Amino acid sequence: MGRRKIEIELIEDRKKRFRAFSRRRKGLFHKASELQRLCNIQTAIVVFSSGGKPFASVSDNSSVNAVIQRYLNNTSSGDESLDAVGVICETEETETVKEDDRFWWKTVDADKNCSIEDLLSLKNRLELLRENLRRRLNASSSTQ
Amino acid sequence: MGRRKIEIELIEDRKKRFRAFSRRRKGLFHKASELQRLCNIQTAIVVFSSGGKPFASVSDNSSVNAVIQRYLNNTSSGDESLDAVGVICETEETETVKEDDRFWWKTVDADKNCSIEDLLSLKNRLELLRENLRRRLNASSSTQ
DNA sequence: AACTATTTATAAGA
DNA sequence: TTCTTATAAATAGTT
Repeated sequence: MGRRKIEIELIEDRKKRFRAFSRRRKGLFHKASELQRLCNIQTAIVVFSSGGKPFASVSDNSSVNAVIQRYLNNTSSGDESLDAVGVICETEETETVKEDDRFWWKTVDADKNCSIEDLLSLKNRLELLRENLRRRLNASSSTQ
Repeated sequence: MGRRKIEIELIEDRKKRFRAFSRRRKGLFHKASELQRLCNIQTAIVVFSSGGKPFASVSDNSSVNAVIQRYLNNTSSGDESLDAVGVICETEETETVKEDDRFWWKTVDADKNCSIEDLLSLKNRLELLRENLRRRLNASSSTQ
């Protein structure tokens, strides 16, 4: 019957909700990757399952380290291209996040044997973002 | 003439690029807010302009403090609803991020007189996310 | 900012 | 889960 309109409210049915979450997260990542390419920005997304299992889709069109370096080089002040980090935490049970060749997101799963370096880079990014926030917050506080 | 398909590649024209960024970021936020509502998750987005001007759209359907508390209550392990923080950094010149009544995003502008508390909450979220990442990373490292 | 022709995303069903 | 498809939603170019 094709697509139907749904109300934007909690999907009570667990299966439907999980399916919508999976689809829409994928769509969200896709939109972010497009935005990234169109406007020359970089993004990263992390997903924590409520089961405590971390997943991260790190956008990276070169290498994670290169992105980290670029990020490090841009933390003192917004000057050229700034990097982006996005985090989403889901409420459903653990699920598997797989690679999607359509994008250049890089999947990170700390419980598997593939992504310590990537998670480290993500941690670094978050720390740098926190520092940016702190600095800007302090600057703002001092002027109020 | 209506919509045309465009290639997903850097938009060279600055005006077009900035327009696309504005539109698509809005669309991205909207998608995130829908995902949030549909699946009972919380999100926050921050935008740094390359001019060094911080903007943050903090999703919040109750109050920022309530979100902080909820987040604090959920940091020991993923159990119920986890919060989400997303950050996007743009490469364009400073622009204004305005409220959009369609969503429950709360606009934060550290250079204006409205958002120290919100920025603080965002900082706290990022710190907590960092801690989550660190903990999960350590747990993962010890098993490899 | 608003319009609209299209493209893209996606809810159900298979 | 992956594919299909009808339909809703997003959006590029225009005004």
